[in-house]
Amino acid sequence: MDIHHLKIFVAVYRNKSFTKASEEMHISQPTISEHIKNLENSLDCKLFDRMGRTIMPTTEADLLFPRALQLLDDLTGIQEEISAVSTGVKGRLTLGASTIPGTYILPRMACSFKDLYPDVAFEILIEDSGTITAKVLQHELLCGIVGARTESDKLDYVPLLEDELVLVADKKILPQKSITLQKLAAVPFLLREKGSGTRQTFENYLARNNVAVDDFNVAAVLGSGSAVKEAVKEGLGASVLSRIAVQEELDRNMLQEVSIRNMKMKRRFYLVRQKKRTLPSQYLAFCTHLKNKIFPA
Amino acid sequence: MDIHHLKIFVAVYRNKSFTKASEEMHISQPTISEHIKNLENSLDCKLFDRMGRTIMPTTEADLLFPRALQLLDDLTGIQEEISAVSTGVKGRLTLGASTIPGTYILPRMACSFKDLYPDVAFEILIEDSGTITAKVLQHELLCGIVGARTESDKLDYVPLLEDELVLVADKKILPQKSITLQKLAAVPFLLREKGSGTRQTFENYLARNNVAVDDFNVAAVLGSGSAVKEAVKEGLGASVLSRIAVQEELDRNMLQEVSIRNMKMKRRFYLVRQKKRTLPSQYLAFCTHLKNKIFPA
DNA sequence: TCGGACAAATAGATAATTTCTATTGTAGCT
DNA sequence: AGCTACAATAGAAATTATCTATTTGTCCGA
Repeated sequence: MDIHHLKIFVAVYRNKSFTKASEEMHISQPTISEHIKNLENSLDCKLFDRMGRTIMPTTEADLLFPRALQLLDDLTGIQEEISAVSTGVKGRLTLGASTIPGTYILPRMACSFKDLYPDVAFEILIEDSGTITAKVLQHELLCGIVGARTESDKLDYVPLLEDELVLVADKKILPQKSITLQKLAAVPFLLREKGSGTRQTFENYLARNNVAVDDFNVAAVLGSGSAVKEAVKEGLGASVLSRIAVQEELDRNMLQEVSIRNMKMKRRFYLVRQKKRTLPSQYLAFCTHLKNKIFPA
Repeated sequence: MDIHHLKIFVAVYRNKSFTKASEEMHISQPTISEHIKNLENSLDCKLFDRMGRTIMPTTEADLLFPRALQLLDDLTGIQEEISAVSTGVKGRLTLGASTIPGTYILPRMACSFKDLYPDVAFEILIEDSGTITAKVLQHELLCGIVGARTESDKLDYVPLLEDELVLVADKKILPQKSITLQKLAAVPFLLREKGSGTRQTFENYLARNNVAVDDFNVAAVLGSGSAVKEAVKEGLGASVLSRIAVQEELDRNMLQEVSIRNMKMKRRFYLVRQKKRTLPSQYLAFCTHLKNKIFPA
């Protein structure tokens, strides 16, 4: 018993005729006969009494008819639901994000996106870049916004906006406007944990200058940008932080920016997702929205 | 999209693997691939992301899965309901019956049948034999019990119990114990309407003796056996009535039985139904019950 | 990083089924 | 009886389902 049989049964029951049903369905009358016969065999009962010129539905047919209609309705309902999900921009939109984008960028983007598509419910998970990337790899997240690339041929990175790491310190620690990398190594220094995009960007820059983080005078390793920022304010040490995250403190002279000679630590945020996973429509729409906002045409 | 596709989809979704699904369903892996591809085309969406060694269901697949399960469940539910109706003796049992069987025979039969099959609800429609037969022909009734045969090659008659028509009258009208048909023609006579089995049986007997009902002294035509019986008691005329219907009055001498010389008006009741119509199980069971009660083995 | 193992896709062949046309059989009507 | 309407049947053609063998892509361990 399958859908086609049921459709033919319904047409026969409605028309009370094999021939009329065959015309309605644009198939030949023997095909109808054959299908009804198969349906009768598979249900192990007669569905129509053939009485020469007319046919009469049996009790079984009377029972089957409304149920078959319901089933066919359900089926088209499913098809409509799926096509709605495929095309309609709505539903839950879960994004992973590291601190900077999650705190300073995504909320604005989510807000303007919701003006366009009110039926989308955002969920933003803030973790460090490494954790976000791991969750994308394990399919716990469909996409994330991170500040560090963990190379993998499974992952696809789309560059988003640029940021810069700036060396900040209290005047008591670093009174000067500029310093060399070599001298900085002696200064008490605060680091983010491993996995942090900020730390990785920093380490990359160090490596390019043949310095390792182990050469530094590490005063503390802290688990968030905010913690580092507060510790720097307290004069515990110097550190590098995202310009976006410390812009306000710099403007108010609560922190001191010190340039490192011959070094500009640019970093970029990326949208990360698995190459082979298809994104639901609301994710695709949000990615487009992100690009439009960051690189307006 | 048809049932087989959905079954395969469910197996793939459950196993999260085309190969495991193919083993579970005892078909080859390429067949699974083909079917999923077809389903994806017909729904116009991807259902699984193929990522080399593993597959991941898409949003559409997550949506489809519970609905597909429900649909398959509904389908087996329908099959079970139909098989229950085909085999289980229950439901409404509508019978047409003429006066004598409807009044004096069927109620007893229905009662003993309900002891065997309590889930059957009787509905007994009492009309004269002609009307019952017409309703069987027009499919308004599946079967009836009648006292006269209207020959038709569409109809199937099963003989049930025998009855006898007896001439009854008040002593004022017919004081004697016996009378000839010729003399009876002069006596005021009461008739049932056309279509009545009693009247038809009587007319058949008359015809066999080369007498027509028009030769009679018809005092009145009445619409029911009870009306005739009461009119006979009042002395309005003589009539022929079913022995079963007048047995009590004869025993109490409220009516007088008069034999017609050389005439025994036997009549038989029949179960009538259309040859080509299949009877639901409760009807078949009741027919068997009737035969067992009337002709016990 | 190079095979080996595993999983899905593809190709090509074959089996099964659907569907068709043409015909037969049966009932109903004149 | 003969005509008409309708379903069943037969046989052929088209379509679809399924198979085996192979290819492609990914993962994993040496």
